[in-house]
Amino acid sequence: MSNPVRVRFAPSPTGYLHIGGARTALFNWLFARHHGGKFILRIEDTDTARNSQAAIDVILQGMRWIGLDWDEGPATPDPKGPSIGDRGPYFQSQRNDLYFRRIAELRDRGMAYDKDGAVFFRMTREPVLIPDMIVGDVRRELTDREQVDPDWVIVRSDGQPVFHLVNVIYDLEMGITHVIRGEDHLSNTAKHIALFNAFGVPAPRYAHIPLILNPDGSKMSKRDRGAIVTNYIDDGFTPDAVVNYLSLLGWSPADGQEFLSVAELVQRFDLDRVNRSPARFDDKKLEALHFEHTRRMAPDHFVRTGVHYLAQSGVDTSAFPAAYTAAALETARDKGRLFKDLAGFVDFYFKADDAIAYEPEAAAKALGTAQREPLAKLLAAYEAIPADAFNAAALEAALKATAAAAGIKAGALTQPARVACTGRLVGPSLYHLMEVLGRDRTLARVRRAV
RNA sequence: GGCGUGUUCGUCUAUCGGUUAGGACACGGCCCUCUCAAGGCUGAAAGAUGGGUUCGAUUCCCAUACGCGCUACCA
Repeated sequence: MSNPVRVRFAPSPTGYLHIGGARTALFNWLFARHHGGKFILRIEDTDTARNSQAAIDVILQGMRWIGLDWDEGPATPDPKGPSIGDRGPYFQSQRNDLYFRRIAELRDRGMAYDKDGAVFFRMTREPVLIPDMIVGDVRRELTDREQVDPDWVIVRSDGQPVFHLVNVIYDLEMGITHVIRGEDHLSNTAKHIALFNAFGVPAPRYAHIPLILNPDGSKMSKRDRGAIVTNYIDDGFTPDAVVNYLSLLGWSPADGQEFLSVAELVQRFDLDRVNRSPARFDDKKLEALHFEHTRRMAPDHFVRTGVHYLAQSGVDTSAFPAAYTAAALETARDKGRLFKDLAGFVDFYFKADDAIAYEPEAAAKALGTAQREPLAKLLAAYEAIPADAFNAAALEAALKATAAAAGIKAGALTQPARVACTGRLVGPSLYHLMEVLGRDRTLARVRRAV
């Protein structure tokens, strides 16, 4: 690349951040970071009727959550507020002066004209060649309508400049070198190139990336839960996994490695390995990557995230020592659950001993009259273990010895003990969970269940 | 309808004309096992169709089929 790379992501604030948009943003960001260029965030709030402040907040939050920081762009969600970078404001609605200067220029040179109260661009009547870094050279012939009249509106009769015009002018003013966007813009690129030609400046390099489809191959719309980035936050996916998964949709590294950190992605990503066919979204694979990323997450990061999601689920951990909370969460780490499901897995750690509610099915299965005698024996065995030796290994040994002495299987003791301590049939490793709970609380819970 | 674009296991993908067509997720079986998972071993699973070009096509070309996008005074 001769010039320093300058790319942008230009979402329109329509109420949510689309997962496809997030991937487009990611590819732009990775490209910029890989080449040491600049990544610019620009809010395309051209259609004033459809914009809202809340929608802008959602986009900025989504971008931050997924970890895509911008070198230039809004510093706050306020269109009239401060920005990062010297080519602001980074809200397209704020630069009407710019557009009308360009429109006047076009009109003066006879390349635009007024009709029916709108301004029309005098479009080329020739096929347009679109050089694309991913799709290759695309020669766009005129459609049947364009054969009749190729000119198109650049300023609506209500005085609003349209997207195509604004987009091109802003790319031009900001010195954008590469336009990386969804393939849905490929056909329209002819209009954009014609506009750049009209302004007498070279068009940026284009790279149209394939679209992301639903699992059934249909287009993702806002009705599809998977289409909205906020849902991934609420579900408790870790952002690194989302980034990793998104990167694999339409791109693959030369070495075939699929589990990749953000740093590894930056190092390997480039446009020459982006493919040309649309990809279907597979949340099972996303979940698998989520599991891989969480299991390798630094302990403090894992615990901090877990505590955050527990609070969202109404589980208050603040009354417990940090080391206890950390140990408790660690027992659930290798279960591969999403963070939103964590509460249902570890909430018993943060309840009073007499507040453990037995799930009906669990109680029926593991705390019936038949289990009372064995559980009492286990209780006696555990009472014999001193507090400083109340660890997983000792608990396991004691349980197995009790089972053997009673002539029953270990499972006949573990399940009642598990329900006594947690209220559920499913949970972290029993021995480790009891160790974390400690002698007093474990005994209190088992005693209560006998 | 017109214009554009795409098509390898169920899904995401690798393959720069010659491979037993590889990997990952998901799925099946076995092992391990205190539940759920995880882990180990293992199995099944693909070049849309039809023509060319070539000594040889998944790979290059054409056609057909099907998918997707665009075709707005939406972005």
